[in-house]
Amino acid sequence: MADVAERAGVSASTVSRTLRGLATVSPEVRARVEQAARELNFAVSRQAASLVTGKTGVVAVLVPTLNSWFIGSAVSALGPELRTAGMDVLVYVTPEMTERADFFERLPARRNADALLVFCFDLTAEEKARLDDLEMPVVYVSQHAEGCPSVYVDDVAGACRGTQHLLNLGHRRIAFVQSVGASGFAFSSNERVAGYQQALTRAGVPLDDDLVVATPVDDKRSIAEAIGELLSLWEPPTAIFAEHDELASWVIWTLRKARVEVPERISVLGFDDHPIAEWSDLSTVAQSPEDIGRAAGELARSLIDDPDADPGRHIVLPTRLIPRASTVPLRNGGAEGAEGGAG
Amino acid sequence: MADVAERAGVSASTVSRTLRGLATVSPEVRARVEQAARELNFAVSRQAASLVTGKTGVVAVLVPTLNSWFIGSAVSALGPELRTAGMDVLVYVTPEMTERADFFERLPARRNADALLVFCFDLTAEEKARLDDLEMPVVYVSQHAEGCPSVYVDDVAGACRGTQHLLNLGHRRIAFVQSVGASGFAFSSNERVAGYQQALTRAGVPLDDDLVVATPVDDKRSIAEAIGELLSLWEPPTAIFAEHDELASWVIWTLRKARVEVPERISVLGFDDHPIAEWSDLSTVAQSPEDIGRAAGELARSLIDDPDADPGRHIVLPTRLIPRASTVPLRNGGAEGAEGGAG
DNA sequence: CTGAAAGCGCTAACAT
DNA sequence: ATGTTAGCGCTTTCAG
Repeated sequence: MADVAERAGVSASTVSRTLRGLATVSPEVRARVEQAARELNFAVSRQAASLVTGKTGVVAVLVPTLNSWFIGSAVSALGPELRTAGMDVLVYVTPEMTERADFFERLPARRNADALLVFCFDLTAEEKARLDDLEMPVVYVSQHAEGCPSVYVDDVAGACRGTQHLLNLGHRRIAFVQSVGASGFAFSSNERVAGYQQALTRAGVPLDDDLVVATPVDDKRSIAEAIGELLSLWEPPTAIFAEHDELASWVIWTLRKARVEVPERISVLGFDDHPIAEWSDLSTVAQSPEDIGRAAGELARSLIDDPDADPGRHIVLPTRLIPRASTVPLRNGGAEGAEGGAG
Repeated sequence: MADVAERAGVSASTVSRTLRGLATVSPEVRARVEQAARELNFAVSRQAASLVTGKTGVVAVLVPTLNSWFIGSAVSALGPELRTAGMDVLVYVTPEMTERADFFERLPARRNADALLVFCFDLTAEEKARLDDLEMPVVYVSQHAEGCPSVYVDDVAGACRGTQHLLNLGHRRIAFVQSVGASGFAFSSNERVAGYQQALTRAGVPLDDDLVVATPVDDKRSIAEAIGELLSLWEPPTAIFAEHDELASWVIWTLRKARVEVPERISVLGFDDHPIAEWSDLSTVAQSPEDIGRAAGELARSLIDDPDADPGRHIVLPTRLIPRASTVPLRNGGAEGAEGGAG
């Protein structure tokens, strides 16, 4: 910076003021400084700046992976959102338990970021406690955290809406396939079941525990078994609501493999509006990870700028039903109908 | 840090030495210091440390988006790889041209990272020049850059291998569907066409420009038109090699919609081994973005640690053919065959 | 093996 | 509107 100052014939303070866009610099000097900075290929050292300002200009993001439609989209939207505020995004990818433990052990974000965004983690109580001690805003994304700022979609309302869609199509035997194991989404998972049950109850359809099955997403065998449970019920379902689109796609795949026509014999509804939903022509309850990412970024910024802001602020985003080809009206009042019956 | 020093009854220097794991600290003192640090929830400020060491402990990553199977996977693998070396990952997401321009205008990575990884960008000459002036290692991922360290798969060999697979199945009229517009992958795109042509030439199959069509991935209409061109040729193809799996999936979707059976009438081969390939039972030429990410991380580290290392080092990763259900032997020597013919 | 002192590059008062 | 000065929190000589 001294070099720039010398070249522009001013003091370091003036260079600093210019480069930070403070108004108290004469246009003529500003021009000289900017020119000199450009010529010297100069960029301010955040490290040094943050040392004195106390602000790092960095928002840390803790994620299990980036290789996920939801997280990838959300973080992608977060970047530009924060960039406009001059902030950078630091990602801590902790796919393994050991890496995650290491993160909490060393808390590297502690003084190296102005805020932390925690994505999709089912945290232990101890981990949660450490985050509470972090002395910086922590925003929870896609999960609740009592008394902590968080951003998530209204899973209950979304699942409720999806279920209502199936009810409106005449279905009464509606199954719910829940995913297990893929840690990090347990919160949404439970909420979605709750929404499903809520819609049924509201419609006066009795709940039937046999209609709710759970399976890991990445195990075709388990998915087949879960579907098998449903197909072997005395009154099998005429519609299946899957916790998310990827699972829904495998459900369809499994059903079709078993020569159960979708949607003629069984309607299938997903949740997320994952790209695969469009590809599979899957009806779904859409959420927007981009909106979530942006909202999380905004929330983080507002908490950084105004530490006195309500720390318990929750941002709940809406969902939208997207009807496609995988959900159709119930025909013949049962599971035996194929093509041909009039609506 | 002064607090920790006081609590442990030592000087700041000793705390620093302890926390950096230098061997020159007596075990007894080390224990005291570590205890004090833990109790005070202390974490070293990278900002302050880097000010004096000149190392930021940060690797910057420039990506168009994270919402991409390839980039998401690669960056996800990169994180843990660098974490073991105590480095953090800073992502610059520049989906829009304006954001990208802003990045190059301000070069925020300049003194705020020890290395820069550039993912999947078709850079202009001017942008390339600015990166050359950056005075830090710049690693190009999934693209060549003359004289610069880069990591990519052998697209030519992969496409060659894929084409050979189709040739081995008896196909001679093999089309190639190239994607256009989705900036950032132009390099691979051209390489793959080259590999396709190379395999054909080697097998003595004459090249036919009519068999190479291009379309944007995200425009079904254009895809349909591209397929239409192929289906209306005097000698239509019996196999289609798509530049990547997502495109291949849409090709299949388009063909099936037009009642052209895949693979009975036309075999389809993809490239990448994107998750959708497994879902679509698509034969494909696999690459591993995780391996690419890890290799890029290693390369970046070696360049940081040893600035005199060969700056023109290229790491070229292999591909593997994964045969699935979308490619079958040619039957009846032409395009009219459906089920039934003996091999 | 440990402590004292100097200074990394920058910003924030204060002074002009 | 611009220059001067004093640290920010750490690491690194250099002494002991």
